[in-house]
Amino acid sequence: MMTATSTAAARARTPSAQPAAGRHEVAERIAGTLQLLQDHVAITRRIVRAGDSVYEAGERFGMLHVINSGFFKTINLAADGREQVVGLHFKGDWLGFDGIAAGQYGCDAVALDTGEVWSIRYDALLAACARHPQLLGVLHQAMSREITRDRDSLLSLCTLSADARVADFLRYWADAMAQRGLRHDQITLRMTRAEIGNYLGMTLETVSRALTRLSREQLIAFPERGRRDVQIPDVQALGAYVQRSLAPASTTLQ
Amino acid sequence: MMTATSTAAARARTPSAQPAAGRHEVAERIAGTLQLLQDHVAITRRIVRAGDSVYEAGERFGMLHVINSGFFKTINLAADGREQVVGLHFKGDWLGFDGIAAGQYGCDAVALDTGEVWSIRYDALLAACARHPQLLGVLHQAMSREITRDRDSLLSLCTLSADARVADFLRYWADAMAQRGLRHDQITLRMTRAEIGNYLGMTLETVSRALTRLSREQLIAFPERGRRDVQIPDVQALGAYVQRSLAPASTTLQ
DNA sequence: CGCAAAGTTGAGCGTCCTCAAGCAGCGTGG
DNA sequence: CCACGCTGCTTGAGGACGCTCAACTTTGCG
Repeated sequence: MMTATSTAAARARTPSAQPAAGRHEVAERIAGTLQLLQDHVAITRRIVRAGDSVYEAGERFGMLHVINSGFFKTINLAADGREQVVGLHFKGDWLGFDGIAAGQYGCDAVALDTGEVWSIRYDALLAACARHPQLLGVLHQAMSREITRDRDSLLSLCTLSADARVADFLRYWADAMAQRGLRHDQITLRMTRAEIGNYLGMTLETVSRALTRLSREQLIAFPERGRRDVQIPDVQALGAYVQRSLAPASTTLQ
Repeated sequence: MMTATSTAAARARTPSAQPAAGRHEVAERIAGTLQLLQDHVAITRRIVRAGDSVYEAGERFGMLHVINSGFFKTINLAADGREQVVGLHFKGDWLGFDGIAAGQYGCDAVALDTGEVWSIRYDALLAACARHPQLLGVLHQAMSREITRDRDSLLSLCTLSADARVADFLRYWADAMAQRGLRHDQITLRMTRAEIGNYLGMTLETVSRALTRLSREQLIAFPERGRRDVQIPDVQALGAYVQRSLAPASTTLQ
């Protein structure tokens, strides 16, 4: 199906969903980055609350931002008013790369709950990079990771059914938590169904139905009355569910 | 609709589809970049033919690549064999950013026809950037543009109907040609319907039907027998078509 | 010339969207 | 304190857009 070159699966790269590998590596990388910034660059710390924006589309670019804590979304705006959640961002992620080329930010970066961002003047950062090449490496890796993640989003969006996309979304969030040493057996979705749906390219009703189906299949559970908290007994089972939905019938064949 | 904050249209950033503005700027920027590379970095030139890959997923990262001529696609591979065209690339675009963070490329970069790529060792580039800060600026802008474009793809994918997506795809391609001073009233699609469909998140049949409908509406025409060449009498009309399909009925209301 | 690959078109169907109703949580004010 | 309204969430019924399957045509190449 699709434009498969038949050997695709055989030579596929290391899975982006590597189950538990590299948890500590990520946490350490983030700690190292934050330390590096603290030591060599002038930082402006800022506490944000849910709904606060770090920057907005059209604003003149001058700073990059690093998340020290909290959860953020980036929203792309089209000239005609369409808006699209294009990214979710956690501790250690950078915000604002989209502004470098255009000289102004291309999207809104909004806090999903209370958190702290470190803002760094781009020119000061470049100057610091000149003195500490390690810092430049960190910066480039962050941009590279951003590109990779955006493409993974495209892949999920185009190849997965609505239910699988929701499962993949939960898996992605839980993985991000696990990698950062945060609680990941139970996550609190800080987005409304409408926001999740927007991010995943579906309506809020479809999100709701998908969550209901996933909980019927015991892949997730809602411990509280308010269904914002999602319990994930087994993250790998979510990945398996995604795989299963790719091969509707022929799983055991061959 | 969606999660519109009602003022979205009012404060939307400058349109990503700025009609004809900045054509020469882009061509000049590209010429400047190529000159800069030529002057200060060791370059390996390579001629590629349709189907040749510049790099493949999983390959060890060590080089970045700049397109001197030709057309390229990047294909993302999932561990399970799903594959997805995640980007189209033209003269002046960079290839390989996705490899920086992981140490290995995360996708395939494949030539869509004959072209020339310049390959540059990443470490040598960084060394050159240290001597010529201007080069670093160019590099960052290219990465930033890549991020912006991926997000624009996400936006189109999530908010547009199949027909509008095809129209937007043609508009995007024509714009890219125009910006580079290439012929843009008639473009030659160097991809099969299946590839276009994969890129746009739809089947090849839907692509075919969309093209038929667009030609019925006189927005495009097929000058040759083989329907690979697409004539676009008025690029702006394609943009208008996309807008129209967003507001099914209420265009003149309010 | 003949075969394989690419493309077009049609019919039927399924997934997801639309529209609608009802419920739950929560802050406000009478 | 509870009615009230608001926002967010769930669930159902019906319909549409796009997918699947299939037949046929066209193009390109050995």
